[in-house]
Amino acid sequence: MGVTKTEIFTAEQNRIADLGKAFAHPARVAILQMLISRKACVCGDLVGELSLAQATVSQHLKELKRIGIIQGEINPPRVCYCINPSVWEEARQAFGTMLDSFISITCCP
Amino acid sequence: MGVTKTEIFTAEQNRIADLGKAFAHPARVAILQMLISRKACVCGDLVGELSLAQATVSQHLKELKRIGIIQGEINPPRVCYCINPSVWEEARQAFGTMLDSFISITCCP
DNA sequence: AATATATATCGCAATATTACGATACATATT
DNA sequence: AATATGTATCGTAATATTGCGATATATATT
Repeated sequence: MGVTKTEIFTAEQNRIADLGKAFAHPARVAILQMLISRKACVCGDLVGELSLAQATVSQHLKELKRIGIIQGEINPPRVCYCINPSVWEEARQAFGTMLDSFISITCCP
Repeated sequence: MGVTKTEIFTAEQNRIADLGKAFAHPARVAILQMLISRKACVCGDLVGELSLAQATVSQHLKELKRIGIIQGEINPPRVCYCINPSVWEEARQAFGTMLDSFISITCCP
């Protein structure tokens, strides 16, 4: 039926999948890289550098905010977005642990 | 229009996004964890532990194979799946570099 | 050769994602 | 108060993903 069956997975697996979504679209990767390199940003700056409509960029920012990996201080008409350090650290731990847990023993040539 | 505009992003950003997709669904996270812990596996074993239909599991395996993060030796009626060490290392580098590049300086409270 | 076994693929339905123009909203500026 | 500015949200269209039953495929077993 097309609905992800989150209930059959562990909370950890669902969380990793959600954090993974932050990196699973090139626009979001680009946004995160920009936030990292500039320390702080507003949506407008990002729109100028991404060849995407303002509404589209805003939507990606909303998704990143939902995941929790970025945070924004609403200060209309501007918003200051930046990486959420604790969630970023959570992602670093989660992916680090998972990616480091593989010890290269292949059975398939 | 709903089509991801891959052409406006760098090859690196698109690749990270693709690797991110491997981790962006709990079923694929679960599959990767199983392949890591058992060193080798076949689809049937996975179907038994995931409450998903065989066709669905096969589809997730196909996606992981497309990304390149797993490899399979086709040996009908069985297939031996395992992690692709070089692509896994690529993911480790890519995510490691990106996740380590953030130095915690927040501007937003 | 018929059957059993294990996996892949097809076809479909439901839902999610991506993208964007238009518009709403909230503050600054005049 | 009217206008300008920057961002969010709405509505909509197109495409992608998720899931599964049915079926195809390829070998092993009888």
